[in-house]
Amino acid sequence: MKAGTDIAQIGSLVGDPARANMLAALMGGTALTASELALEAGVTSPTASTHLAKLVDGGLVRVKRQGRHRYYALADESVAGMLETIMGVAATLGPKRVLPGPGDKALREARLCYDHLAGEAGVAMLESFVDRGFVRLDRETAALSPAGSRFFADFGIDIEAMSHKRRPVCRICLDWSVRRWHLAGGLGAAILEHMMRAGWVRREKDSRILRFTPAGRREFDLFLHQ
Amino acid sequence: MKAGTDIAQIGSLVGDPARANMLAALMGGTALTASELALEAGVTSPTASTHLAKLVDGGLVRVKRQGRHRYYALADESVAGMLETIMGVAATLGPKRVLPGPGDKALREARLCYDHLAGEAGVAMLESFVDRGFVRLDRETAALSPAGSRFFADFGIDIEAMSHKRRPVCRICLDWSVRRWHLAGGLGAAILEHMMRAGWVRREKDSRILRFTPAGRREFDLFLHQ
DNA sequence: TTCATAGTTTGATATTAATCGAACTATTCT
DNA sequence: AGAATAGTTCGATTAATATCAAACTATGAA
Repeated sequence: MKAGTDIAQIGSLVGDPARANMLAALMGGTALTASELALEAGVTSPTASTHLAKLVDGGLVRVKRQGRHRYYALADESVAGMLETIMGVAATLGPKRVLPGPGDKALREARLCYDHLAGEAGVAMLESFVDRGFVRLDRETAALSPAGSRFFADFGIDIEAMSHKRRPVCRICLDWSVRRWHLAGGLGAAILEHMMRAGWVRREKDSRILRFTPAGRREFDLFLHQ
Repeated sequence: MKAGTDIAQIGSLVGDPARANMLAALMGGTALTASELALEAGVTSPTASTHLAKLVDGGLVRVKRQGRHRYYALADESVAGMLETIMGVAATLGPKRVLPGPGDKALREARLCYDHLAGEAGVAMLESFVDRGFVRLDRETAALSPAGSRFFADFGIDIEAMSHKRRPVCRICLDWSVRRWHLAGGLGAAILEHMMRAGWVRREKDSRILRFTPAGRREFDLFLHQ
C-alpha cells in the first residue's frame, strides 16, 4: 500500500528516541543549535548531526545557518500539531503510562506549543475568544471576526500586517493534555509574545513549562474576562 | 526527556513499513483478521503475528477473538485521528512526494476514516451542518444543537440512545487531504452507516475509497442542501 | 477421531541503523 | 595568521529487530 510507506517514513523518524527527544525539545518553539540538541538527546555531536540531517531530509525540521551556528526548528506548525497529537495518544492509551511527574501538572496548566500558548490556559483563552465572538470556529480552521480584529488591534497586535503574511492568522491545535483546542497561527504566536514581553509568564529553564507570575495571572484573567 | 520516549514508542510502532501498512488498512474501519493483514502488509503470518502483538501491546490496536479468527481493529478513534494527522503531514511536506496516483483523486473526494466519512464530501457535510446550526463548533470538540437533534432523529438516527453510550456523539477529525474538518464520533459513524445501507456510497474493494452512486450523489446533495 | 485452517511461538539469520572516535571543514575571536 | 569553537563526514563496531521456516496450539469441520 502507498499510504503505509508515507506514514512509516514519518513514524520511523519520530520513532528513534534520540530524534524524538530532539523533536520534543523543539516543541518549545525556540530554535536550537546542533550541540544543544545533542545534549538534549543525550548523544554525541556526530550522532546528533546524522539525526538532524535525517529530520531535515524528511521535512520535519528546518535549519537556518547563522555564522558558525546552525539553528534547528520544527519545519512547520503542522509538524508541531502532529507531535501534539501523538503525545495525546501516548498520554491516553499508553499501556504502561509513564507515571505523572511533578512537572506534569505545570505542563497541563500552561506550556509552549511551538510558539503559542497551550494547556489549560491556552484552552481557556480560546474559549473566551469564542464566547466573546472574537474568533469563530466554523468551517476552515478558524476565523477572526471584525470585533476580534478591533479587540486585538486595541491590544497592540497588528492584525493588518499579519493578514498579509503567508502564515494564517488563526489556526487551532488540539491540546494533548485537555482534549480541546487552543489557538495557534500568527495570532496565537503574537499573543504569547505579548504575554512574555509583558512578563505575564516566564518560561521555565530547559522545558516547555510556562509559569505565570502572580501579577501576570491577574492580568491574564482580566484579559479573558474583561 | 520523558516526553520524547513516549512519542518515540508510538513513532517506532508506526515506523515499520509492515505495521504502517496494517494500520493504513485498518483505517478502513472494518476489523481484519491476522492473515488478511499479513497479506496487506506483504509478510508471512508469523511476521504479521509478531507485528500485531506489538501493536496490541502498544495500545494502538485491539483484538477480538471470534472462533478461530482474531479480528484486529484500531484501538480507538483517537488513533485513527492521529494516523490521519500523520498522513496530512506526509502529504504536505514530504520532500519527495509519492506521485499522486489515480486513486488519490477519489481518495480526496470521499473515503473512510475509521468508521465515518472523510474527504471533500465529509468536509462539505460538516460545513453544511454548521451552517444550518445543527452542529456547533465551539469549545470542547463539537456539540449537537436541539435543532440538530431533531433533524437527525427525523433522519432516522437514534440520538437519544447514542448519547447514553460512552462514545461521544460529536467529535471532529482533521482531514488530511483538505486541511479542514469532518464529523467523527457516534453521529459521524451513524450517518455513514445510513449512507452505506441506503446505497448512496459503495466501498471500493480493498481500499478506503468510497464511490457515490449517481442516485446516491443526488440524495446526498439533497441531504446537505435541503 | 481425524483432518484442515487460523494463528502463535521458537530459533536462526540477515539486515538495518544507531553509536562514537577520529579526521575534516568552516566560522569566529585574538 | 593562529587558536578555538561549531558542526559534519568517515569508518568500524555494536545492538536491535524484521524476517521466515518449522514446530506448536486451538478451533472448526467431516
